[in-house]
Amino acid sequence: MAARPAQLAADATEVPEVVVSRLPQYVRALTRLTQQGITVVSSQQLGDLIQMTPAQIRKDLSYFGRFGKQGRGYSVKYLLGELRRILGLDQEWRVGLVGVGRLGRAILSYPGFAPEGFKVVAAFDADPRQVGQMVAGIMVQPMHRLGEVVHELGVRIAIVAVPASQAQEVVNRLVACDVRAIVNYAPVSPQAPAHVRVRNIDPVMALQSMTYYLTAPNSAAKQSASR
Amino acid sequence: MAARPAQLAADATEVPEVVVSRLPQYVRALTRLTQQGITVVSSQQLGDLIQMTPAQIRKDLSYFGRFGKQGRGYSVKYLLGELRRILGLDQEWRVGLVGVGRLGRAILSYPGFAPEGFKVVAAFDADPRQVGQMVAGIMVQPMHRLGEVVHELGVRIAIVAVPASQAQEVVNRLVACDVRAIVNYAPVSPQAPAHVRVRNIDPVMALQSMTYYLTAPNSAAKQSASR
DNA sequence: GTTTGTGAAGTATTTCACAGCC
DNA sequence: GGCTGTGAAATACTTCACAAAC
Repeated sequence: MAARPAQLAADATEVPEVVVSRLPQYVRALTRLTQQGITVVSSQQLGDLIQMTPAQIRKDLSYFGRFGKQGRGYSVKYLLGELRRILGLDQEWRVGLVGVGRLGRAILSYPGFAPEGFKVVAAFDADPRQVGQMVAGIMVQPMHRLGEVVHELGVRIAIVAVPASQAQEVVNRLVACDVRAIVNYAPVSPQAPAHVRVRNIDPVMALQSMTYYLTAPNSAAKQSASR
Repeated sequence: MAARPAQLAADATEVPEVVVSRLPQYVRALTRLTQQGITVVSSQQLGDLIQMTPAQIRKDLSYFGRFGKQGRGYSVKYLLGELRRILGLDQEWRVGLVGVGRLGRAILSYPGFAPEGFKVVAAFDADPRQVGQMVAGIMVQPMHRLGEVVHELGVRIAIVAVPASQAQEVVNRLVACDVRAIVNYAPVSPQAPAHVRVRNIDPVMALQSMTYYLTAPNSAAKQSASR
């Protein structure tokens, strides 16, 4: 209906969230292809690689522009660069961690964030025994310095690794500090205003949603309750 | 997607996977309500609690039976029991862990699995320096004992916490050992046959799918207030 | 009065299929 | 020959709305 916007389309059509959530998969696959020295890929080949239909990949990409060449496919390097730009991965993101217990320490030591442009630059804990300690090169700060440090260092993303009972309160404080995205490891689904994105990392729920399929096949049979 | 030729004509309506994936959220909310001493809940109240529409909750539950009472709502205790039974959470699941590096050790020490009925009973590592060590009360086994131990202990679920480069090979071996469900922490999406469920725990992808919304003047905050 | 369970209606997402291009 | 980009069709999922039950 509308005329095609010229080149860089900050499009009128809202991109479905499910599409955005798939882009990182494309980024990862394309990164691996780059490492393998593969320079061109078709939607068919990419689909085989990440278990997705070629049509879905083409449709997803079409929300953001036209990146391929008919008869040939996609330049791996070009498409990767475009997707990284679209996702905002062409910049470094400073991340704050709240909670330096066992899990928090494992996260601080995890070498997988930095290469992707996520730099954990601050850590916080409510426990006075943790405060002041150095963990993976970062000094643990007391919670009352949260706003100050977040503002100083330009932190816009936080990782929450505190006990379930603390998670909502920590999220509230992060929201108050203008943090815009939160990865939450606590086994709760904290509430946050719509302008703050929250992703829950929840292995127990992952397990619980799989056991359904491991129980007897007759489990799907409806049955009326009589309580 | 691969069309599954329906051989099981018995079940009239297949339960959508997205519905199954929500059941653990209901379980968690109902568990909390139980702890708070609340005995009856309406779909409206439950929806307020976990940010979901009452209609969706009722529809989801209707795939499995009739658990509520008109005019009154749901018995928290009864519904929780039924959902746990449906998901197969009324039994103990023995879990095997592959990879006892930093992340694997954090997983072994994580106290959140056992209370939900997931008991990590074996750990494996390819590194001879890890083999034989005791971690969280479990002796680390060499990879060549995988099949033997998995069979002996009745392990049907595995957690993979190995480097990305090893993950697919480890998954292949787990599949060969008849493991039926896998939680994968490696930053890859391993392939597995359809009868094996795989869930990926991937904080980097979680971060990458959020930066999209932090980048452009895309502050299109939609989503209406609670109803 | 309240609230469930559920067909029907309404959206959202995926897949098809083919014109257009290499 | 091969492959993309995309409207249209098909499918999947969510929400509505109301009869029945308490």
